[in-house]
This record gives sequence, structure tokens and C-alpha cells, in this order.
Amino acid sequence: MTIKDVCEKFGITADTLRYYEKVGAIPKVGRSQGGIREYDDEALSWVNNAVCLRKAGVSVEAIAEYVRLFNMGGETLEARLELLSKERESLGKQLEELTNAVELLDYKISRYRKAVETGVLTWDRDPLGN
Amino acid sequence: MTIKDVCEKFGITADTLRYYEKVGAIPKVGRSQGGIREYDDEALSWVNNAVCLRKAGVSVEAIAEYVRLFNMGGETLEARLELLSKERESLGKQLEELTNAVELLDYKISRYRKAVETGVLTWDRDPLGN
DNA sequence: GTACAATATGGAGTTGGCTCCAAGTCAAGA
DNA sequence: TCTTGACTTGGAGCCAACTCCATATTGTAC
Repeated sequence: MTIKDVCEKFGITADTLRYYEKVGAIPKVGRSQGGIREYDDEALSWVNNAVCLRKAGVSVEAIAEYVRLFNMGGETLEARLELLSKERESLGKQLEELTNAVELLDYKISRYRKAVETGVLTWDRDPLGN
Repeated sequence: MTIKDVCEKFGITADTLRYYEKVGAIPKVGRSQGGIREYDDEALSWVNNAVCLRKAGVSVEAIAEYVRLFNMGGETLEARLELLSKERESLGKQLEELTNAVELLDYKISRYRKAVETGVLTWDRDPLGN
């Protein structure tokens, strides 16, 4: 698979893909004789890992650290588990913040729907709405 | 309430709070005769709004746009509703990405727990794990 | 009233994550 | 073979969101 195919598959740019490789968020990708990247299934799996985690806000650095540990082999199983657990915990917190914000927005939206109907914006929870 | 109190209450720095005010993510805060910020309940409600949305990843610009519309008065009810709805939708997408990533991490973590026990890292979904 | 901490302002600096650019190489169709 | 478009690299540039700094002013404890 060429870099372009991978870009389309994951909805990212070639620059981003090269950047991920440069900083180690994915392992070095195999090349043709001419030096052109050729993504095999394993490479795609790494790209998927990076893209999925990045979309959730995991830092490129953390992803790269995981790749680094992975490439060091079986000695780093515990370290990788710890890294993944830490990131998982942080995503759990983020999930909570996100849920809070969604709740806030949903409440405001419901008030605004009423306001657009009636012409008056009111708050029934806390008299100080905005 | 002083800026320091507000910082502690919301777990952010005074610089951030002043920055939010400067760029309009919260409305201008009232001052003492000497020019020192004094946060009343309404100001706190605005700070809460900004902090909550920022933690979920809503841009400072979008928050500031909402404040701007709010300050323009009742003519902008629909515009505000539309803005909030758009942000709500974007958070919904983000929630999905986050959930995907949590699922991925949970799966990997379960595999790593087994690996730390048995000494061998294996993948039962897709043979290409990482 | 005097020290000293807290706050004010404007503006520069930092960080993370891309994104773009120049100059060159590679490869597929006419 | 020639052309044209995709790909390569290294490095510079950009943007959002802070974060830090210098300098000045305010407010509080003694």
C-alpha cells in the first residue's frame, strides 16, 4: 500500500503520516528499492493505533514511547502495561469532562429551544444562566 | 472573590483567567477602585462555562463567539442556539472517538495482563497486534 | 508609614502537532 | 525516452492555547 492509500484509508495527510514515523509514533515503514514507503498489514495496524489514540487526545510522545518499548522486546511488557494503564486512566478522566460538557450544552440547548419559541431565555436550575 | 480564589476553585492559573478575559471567552470582569478584578456569582458562572467547555476541547474562539453573541442581546438567540448545537455535535463525535480509543486500550491492557502472567503477548482478535 | 505579597498590563516566549516548502528522485503512461 | 505526477528528505513556518516576564500599582500586616 502506498502512502496515499493509507492517507485516504485513515483520513489524514501524507505529511502527518511521515511526521508520525519521524517522531516514532509508528515504527519505521518498509521501503521499495527506490526508497518509497510500502505499508504492509503490520504497518497499517500501527497506523491505526496511532490515529485512534491521537483522535482521543493521547499525545504523540506517549504513543511513541509505547512503540519504543515495543521495539525493545519482551523485557518491557510491564512497562508497556503501565503506560497503557496510565493513558487509559487519563482517557477515563477526559471522558468524564466531555460528558460534563455535553450535559451543560444539552441543558443550554434545551433552554434556547424554549427561548426561540417564547422569545424569553430563562434558566430553571441556577438563576444565573448564560 | 479575588482572582486567586477563582483559580483555586477551578484549578487554573491567574494567567489563564486573564487570558480568557482578554480574548473574550468570559465577559469583562468588574474591578475594585484600584483596578483589581472582583468576581461575582455571574462572573463565576461564566468562568465555569469557559472552563467546562475548554476541558472538553471546545475552542476558546467558539466560547468567545458565544459570549459575544450573548452580549449582543435577544436578537442573537437563534445564532447562539445554532452555535451551541454545532459544538454539541462536535463533542458527540469526540465522545465516539474517545470511546473507540478506550475500547482499544482496554483490549490491549487485558492482553498485557495475560502477557505479564504467562510471559507471552498474544492477540485473539486480529493476529496483528501491537 | 513601611515593607511585602498580590495583582495589573502589554508583550514576548513556549509547546505540541502538525503543515508547508524547496530541491531532488522515482515511476507509469504516451 | 520523455513528461508528468507522486514520492523523498530536511528544515522552516504556523496556529492555538497558554505561560512567562518586566515593570508598575494595589492592598495588607505590622
